[in-house]
Amino acid sequence: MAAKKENKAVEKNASTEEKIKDAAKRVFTQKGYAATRTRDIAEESGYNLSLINYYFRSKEKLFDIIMMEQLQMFIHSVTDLLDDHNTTLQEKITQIVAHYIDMLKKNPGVPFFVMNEVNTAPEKLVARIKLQRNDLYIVKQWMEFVKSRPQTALNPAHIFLNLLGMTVFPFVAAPMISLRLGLDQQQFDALMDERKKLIPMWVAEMMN
Amino acid sequence: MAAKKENKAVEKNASTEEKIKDAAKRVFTQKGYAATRTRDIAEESGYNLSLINYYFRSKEKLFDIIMMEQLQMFIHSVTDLLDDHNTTLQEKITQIVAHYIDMLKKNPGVPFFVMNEVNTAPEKLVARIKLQRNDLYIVKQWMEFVKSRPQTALNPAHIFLNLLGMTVFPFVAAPMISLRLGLDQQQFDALMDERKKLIPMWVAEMMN
DNA sequence: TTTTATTTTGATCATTTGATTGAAATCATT
DNA sequence: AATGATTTCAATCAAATGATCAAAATAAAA
Repeated sequence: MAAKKENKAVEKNASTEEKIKDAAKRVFTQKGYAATRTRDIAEESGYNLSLINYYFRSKEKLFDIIMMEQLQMFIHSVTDLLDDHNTTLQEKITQIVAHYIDMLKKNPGVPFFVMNEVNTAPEKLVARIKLQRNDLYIVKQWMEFVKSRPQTALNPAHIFLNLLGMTVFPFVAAPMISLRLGLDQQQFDALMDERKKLIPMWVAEMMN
Repeated sequence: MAAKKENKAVEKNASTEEKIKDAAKRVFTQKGYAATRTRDIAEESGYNLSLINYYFRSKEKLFDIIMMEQLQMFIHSVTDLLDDHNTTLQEKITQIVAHYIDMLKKNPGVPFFVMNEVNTAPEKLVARIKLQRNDLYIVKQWMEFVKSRPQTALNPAHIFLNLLGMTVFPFVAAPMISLRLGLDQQQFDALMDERKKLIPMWVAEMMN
């Protein structure tokens, strides 16, 4: 009976359920799982506390759903770029950086959110991440690139870490960075936009 | 009376107080403030729950102390490097990277810990960070460097972000990274050691 | 040893928090 | 309008949690 209700709710009245989910996303990403109170979500959504359990059974289930959706969206969109047969390696790097920066400008809380859970409950993510495809076109391109220049024996892990580090880290550390450099939101975003061009350039240099 | 007790405790019996603090550091850095239960700390320390309040008055006070110490250590050690009058700009960069990587290998939980609080309670950090000196010798060196090559008009913020991003991010994302790249602890540390040489090299290239 | 101060503990309190429940309100169907 | 299903809410529960307190254990001082 509960399951029946739940299913129907998902189909028929997506509105309030979606509102709760959105509210939860905001609160979770801002405060993390542990610091979030179901009452915070209720208040943020404008609905009664009971409704979050009515629609999602528990705080944890609600969280899992949001987490999964975020991750799904994240991975899926990037996977498309990485598997594109019509772009070069360099173009892919450029696109990834731009894609990440645009995404992070809209959802600056995401990296912290993900990292938080990676730290506190790694098991959950482990399973999901392992599911990722390992035959993306970029892998083939990378291997060809390495073969074409055997003199540079750089571990691709370094490039991977640098790309992500230079792109994602500024957002992770944004509050401290902005403070230290004396930047407001707009200036920070502008700086990140500059990096869309710069990071691919730097990475290219590293690969030479 | 409470204050008297407290003070004496600090001086006379540093042992159990220190043990509790160490236990708290472990638990806090691993689970974050919100997810940490005072009972976890008690158990981890091997002492009774009441003792954590006896010595530190409250969970929050205990946390603040630990946080402040971590940050103090972090900032102080780096400040010394940055203010050294006997090293070049390049040497400073090399030292900073090595210093950070060594420190992070020992305390991989620190960045997450700091970031967690930056996200949830920025006000607390704001005050402390503002206290940092702004007249370090490296600032002078940097300005001279910029003046010596006016053609490269690169915002130093980018270098700063890259340096930290490439150095710190791998540790922040370590669980995911290790998983994705299929590395165990030792391999990860070895990779980070490689980066001690590589990152200064890459940064130097960027500055050219 | 006796007395006093300090440290440690077990029991307990008050609040917070996730979850449930039964009734009210709203909506859909006839 | 009447009936039944669905959605929403106020009230409440049970467990968890930070904190307190008085008593016991231990150490220090006399």
